[in-house]
Amino acid sequence: MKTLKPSNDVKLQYVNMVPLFESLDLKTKTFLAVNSTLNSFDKGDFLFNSGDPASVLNILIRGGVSVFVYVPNGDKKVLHFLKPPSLIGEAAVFMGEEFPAYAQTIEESLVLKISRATLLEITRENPQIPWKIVGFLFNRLKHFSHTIETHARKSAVTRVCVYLQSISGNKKQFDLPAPKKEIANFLGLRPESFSRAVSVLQKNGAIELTDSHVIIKNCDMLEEILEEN
Amino acid sequence: MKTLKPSNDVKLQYVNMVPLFESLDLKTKTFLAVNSTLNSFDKGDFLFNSGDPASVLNILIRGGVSVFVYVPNGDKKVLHFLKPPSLIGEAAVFMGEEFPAYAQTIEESLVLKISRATLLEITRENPQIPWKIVGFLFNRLKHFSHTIETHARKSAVTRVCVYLQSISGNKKQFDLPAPKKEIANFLGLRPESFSRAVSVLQKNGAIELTDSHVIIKNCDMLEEILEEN
DNA sequence: CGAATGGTTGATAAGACTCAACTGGTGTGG
DNA sequence: CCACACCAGTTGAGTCTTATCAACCATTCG
Repeated sequence: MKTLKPSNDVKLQYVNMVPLFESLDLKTKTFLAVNSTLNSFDKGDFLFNSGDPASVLNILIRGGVSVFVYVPNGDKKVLHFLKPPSLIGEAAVFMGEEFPAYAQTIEESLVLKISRATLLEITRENPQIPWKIVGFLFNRLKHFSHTIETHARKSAVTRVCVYLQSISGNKKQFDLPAPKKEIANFLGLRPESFSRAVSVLQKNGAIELTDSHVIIKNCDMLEEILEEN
Repeated sequence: MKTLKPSNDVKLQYVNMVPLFESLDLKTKTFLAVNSTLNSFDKGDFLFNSGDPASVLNILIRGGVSVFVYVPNGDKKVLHFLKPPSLIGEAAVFMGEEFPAYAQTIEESLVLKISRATLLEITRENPQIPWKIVGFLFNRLKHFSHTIETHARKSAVTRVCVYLQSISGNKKQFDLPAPKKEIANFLGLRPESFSRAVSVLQKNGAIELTDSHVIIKNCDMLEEILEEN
């Protein structure tokens, strides 16, 4: 982690990107900008560990982060991938508890940090903040329930289909948010099985995948697979 | 569903049981009691369907509820079981959105209903309410992440172990919160596989299970299984 | 250049699913 | 009151998918 020293204007620009802060007035946003620090992380750096006191809110400005836990036998289990602009561990920070998971960058990333104290200070005059948090958590909850739904799918091919659909945002082309290995983990598959599932979909002509770039070639075919398996 | 007509005192008693309301003063609690309705549900009744507008908060007072979704191929997937006292679909209600899942009783149940309008009214004078909601959602999030973790476990026996541990609350004896069929679904297993996993644990002498009653006979053995698989 | 890493492919084996039969308990209707 | 159907749960046998182990390729990085 490196701490950068950008002007407050630059930081204000980042603050403006964050949905949590969008309804705040300029004075408050400036206050946040002044009381924030900007850090850059190399790929593989940890933002925090499970069990750390959640005293600082991490806001992902650029890059990508993987959030995961370890199961008792030592295996890592990815819970989700975050892309900017994203709050990371916001519930733990606002509750003043410990982070319940690990956060690690999956690529070079830019992170804005704001202390819990600063957040509580602006919340005092902006009571809409907790409601916004409720909204984010509601979304995350829906996201998790979608993940559980995906895990309920039996076949590897189906899981990959569901996943591609969910991250496509109805676009025909997009990039995978993380290395295939990590995505396989997220989907509860071995890298080998993920690879094989992808190659089945490619041979079908449903998709095309080179490196991290995905092209949906036959949307209907994906839908069919979802309804059958 | 039957609407009961208890006195306001009785309803106040139920309001007093709900953690969300514990910090409120008597006047506010009475207001809630007066503006609530008490309903009884038979086993198998639906509290709400996925897609229903979340205009009323359901609070489980007695009984048990299963929350689930349907995956596109038609299969049902249980997300969690709720036991009293529990808010059901609270995030959707406070956000004024649609319920994102189905809620169905798994036994005869008693439910207190409070309208969104009433809740918003008391929130105006009790700004701690949204923070409490954040707290509940945080817990639910942790619960979901634990579920995802459980699904990551490969073997059926391990999943059952994790599950039994998590609902035991470190007690030696307890009852299953739902029919085995439903629990199997929650664990992402077929009823047959669940049954077999249980019988393995019984033959090991790790547990004893008759009908719905579980006795943990060898706690260390469960721990071992968790660390190995 | 050599090592390490991410990804693919092949062969095998283990585990869960499927289908089927059977039990015991519950509830219904004649 | 009994015969019957029905449902949850268990057990058995066979199949099928995925994990596993291993080899291999391509790329990156020191």
